[in-house]
Amino acid sequence: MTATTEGLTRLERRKAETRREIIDAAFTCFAEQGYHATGIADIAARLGIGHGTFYRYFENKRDIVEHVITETVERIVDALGEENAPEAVTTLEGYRAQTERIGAALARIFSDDPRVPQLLLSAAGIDDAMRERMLDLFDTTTPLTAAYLEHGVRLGYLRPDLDVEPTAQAINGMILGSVLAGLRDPAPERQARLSAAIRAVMYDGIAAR
Amino acid sequence: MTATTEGLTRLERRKAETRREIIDAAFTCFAEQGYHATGIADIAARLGIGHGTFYRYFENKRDIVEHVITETVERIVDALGEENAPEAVTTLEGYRAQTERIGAALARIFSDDPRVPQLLLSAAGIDDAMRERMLDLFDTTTPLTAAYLEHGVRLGYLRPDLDVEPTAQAINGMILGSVLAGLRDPAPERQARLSAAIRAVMYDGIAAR
Amino acid sequence: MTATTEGLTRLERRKAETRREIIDAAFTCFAEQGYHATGIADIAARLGIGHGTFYRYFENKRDIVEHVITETVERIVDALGEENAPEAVTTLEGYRAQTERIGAALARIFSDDPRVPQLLLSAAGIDDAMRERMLDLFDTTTPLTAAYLEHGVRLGYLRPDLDVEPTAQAINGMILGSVLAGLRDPAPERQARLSAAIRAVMYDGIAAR
Amino acid sequence: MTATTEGLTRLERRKAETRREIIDAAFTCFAEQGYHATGIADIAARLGIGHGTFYRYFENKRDIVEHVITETVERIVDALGEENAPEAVTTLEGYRAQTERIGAALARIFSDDPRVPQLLLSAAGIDDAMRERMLDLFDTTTPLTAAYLEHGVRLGYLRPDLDVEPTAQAINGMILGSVLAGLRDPAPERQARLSAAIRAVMYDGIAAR
DNA sequence: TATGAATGAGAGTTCATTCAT
DNA sequence: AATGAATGAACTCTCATTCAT
Repeated sequence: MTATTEGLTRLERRKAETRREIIDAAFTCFAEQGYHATGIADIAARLGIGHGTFYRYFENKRDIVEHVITETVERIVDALGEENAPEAVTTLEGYRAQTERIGAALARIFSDDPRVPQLLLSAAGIDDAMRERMLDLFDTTTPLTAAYLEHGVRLGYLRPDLDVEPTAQAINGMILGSVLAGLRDPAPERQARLSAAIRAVMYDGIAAR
Repeated sequence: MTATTEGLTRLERRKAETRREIIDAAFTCFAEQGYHATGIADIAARLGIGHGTFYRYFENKRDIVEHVITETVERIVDALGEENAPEAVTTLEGYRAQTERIGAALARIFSDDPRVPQLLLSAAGIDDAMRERMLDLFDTTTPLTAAYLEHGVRLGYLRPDLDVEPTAQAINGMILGSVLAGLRDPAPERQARLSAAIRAVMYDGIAAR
Repeated sequence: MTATTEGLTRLERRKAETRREIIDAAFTCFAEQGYHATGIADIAARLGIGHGTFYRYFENKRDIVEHVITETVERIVDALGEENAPEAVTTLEGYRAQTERIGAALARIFSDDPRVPQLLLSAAGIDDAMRERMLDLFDTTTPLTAAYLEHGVRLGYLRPDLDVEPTAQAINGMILGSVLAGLRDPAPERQARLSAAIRAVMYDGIAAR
Repeated sequence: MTATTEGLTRLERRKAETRREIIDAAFTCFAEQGYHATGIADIAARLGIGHGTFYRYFENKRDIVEHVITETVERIVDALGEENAPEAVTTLEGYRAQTERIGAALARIFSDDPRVPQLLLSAAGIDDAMRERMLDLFDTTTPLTAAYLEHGVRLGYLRPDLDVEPTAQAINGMILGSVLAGLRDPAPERQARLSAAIRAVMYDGIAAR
């Protein structure tokens, strides 16, 4: 982090800071009112800067939303990445714990700042390209989860007959569902129950033994 | 169906037909270009009617999208409703078959007409009210699935310790995920594998025995 | 009146009647909501006829308002004409009585049906041509009043030094003022006082003797 | 006047100036073509500005006409106010002179700029609210004139039996009539004759002595 | 003849973007 | 570098008028 601010003139630092603030303000506006209902003037007003200034930092409205989305996605991916180490897990117990940590990390991101899921939810309505990007994002998570499953199958603590990729998609679908559910009922206790249910389904299924 | 066209004058039938056509054209436009990128003129042009004519059938732009979404949702709910009879299922095998049928019905709706998932995906970006409606829609499916689970627990072919409601949400999340996945890769074979994976996770979980 | 309906086929009578009804409905609409706020559909709806039918009786919106105004003006002029006979008056007393009768006739027209002054008041805002017509109407009344004055001067019961035409305009201005005042406070007693005041000013002026 | 431009930046002065110009352009357009026939584009085109610019200065079309009317009325009231001092008059001769001055002031306003009476004449056709405002305006002048009469009666140079308020309305009616007459024939000589006739009627009436 | 479905010119209004200050 | 005044493309919506039924 410090690396990015080192070796910069004060002016450059100031510029970078304003850029930051604009992205943050835009993030809030887009999440709260949606992309189309947000005007450049709204973003500028929130910061107390002239709306002409906006265009010194970003090409146009599409440009800023691109940055906002990208940053948000990165924040999520980063958070997941911290817990992400398929190789480190060697037992079902370990995997279960890992899943729990990942779930907790996601819950933190989405529940702590409800603007995140709100933004992502409405992002698909911005335009065709963004709709595609949101689908990409969901797609991107498949190999991530698949890697875990693959590893588990190889080590023998997951079913040998798992159809890894589709299974990964199914699991990610449950996570997506929990994010949406969290938007309507963000109570942590509720989230915890949902998280537990997901893990129960994952490991043991719903069928009576 | 015939009931709705009986006892109508030719003019009334023509009007109803035009209404239908407008909804269909709007449906296509909204799905293809998104709500905000679609102008009333686009919808009218697609039908070869004057754009003033549009306003003889619908109040305004918001009105038409409301109708389009409502119809689409109804179509889905109807399709699910046909397969929907928790009481009729008495064994795990029966439930498994039922799930398969529901999955197939959904796949048909979403794969046959990719505009359906495209529309729903972008709908959340229309405005706050529609975002809420889309979340409601997802919420609405929870008790539907929960009813099945409840029934299964009562009859003993599902785990007695199931936390029914969150589990229903988790399962619906997998379905949602499969819909999204279908948008990127609508190949029926791919869909079938995903559907199978969902059922595998559902019934047996992923853990090795 | 009967003359106009004699010798007509039943169809022609029916047409004339519908024409009448349309003019009446338009009159009411224009007076109540103003010309621009009134749609052809409003007029047709008030009569319970299709708005296409309107165009079988009148060229266009401008045409109908023309007829409405013309009729209204005629009604006023007719009412005044009945009392109008400068030659019949030979004394100041007679003139005074005459003036009183004219005032009463005007009061009847404007107070009995407040739509009349309302219509005329807003008519000037219809377009340039109508503005001109309204001014014409006011102008038209000048020679009418002037004829009386002329007569009175000739017969010696009015001041010999009267500048007849401007004086006629001044008197008509008072009448106009009383019409406007009647719109705000249509109480008959109020109208009577105003009418009396006009006559008092007219005959004796306001200066103490 | 200078007070309003002092202490302003050059930009603020420029803005105020543009505002002024828009009001003036709108004033001309409304007077010449009428409110409904005038488009925002007409006003903007007359100034050579983009029609979007208009909306930086005024809320909407209704807003500008409100300002135009208000300003015009204020200009008239101000002009009258300068001559307005009932207390200062103590004799019939003084009153007569005063009336002459007021008449001259009005004539100046209405004849110098024929757009003024044209605007006011058509204003009543804008909508219900404006119709009411125009009637209010006429009403407002009654107590003004009445104050003079009252004063004159008290001091004895006006008839003791004057019914003050209705008489004031009658007099104002004559003034209104002269304004309308001036629209058709704005020749100053004509106006002067009318003005003289009004005063003649006012003070001495039309009856021969 | 009566109807009202269809039409499109045209209006008001918004707002992303530019650019002179 | 920051500003916000200016701009006009673009959009939604209205309604007088036409014309096929």
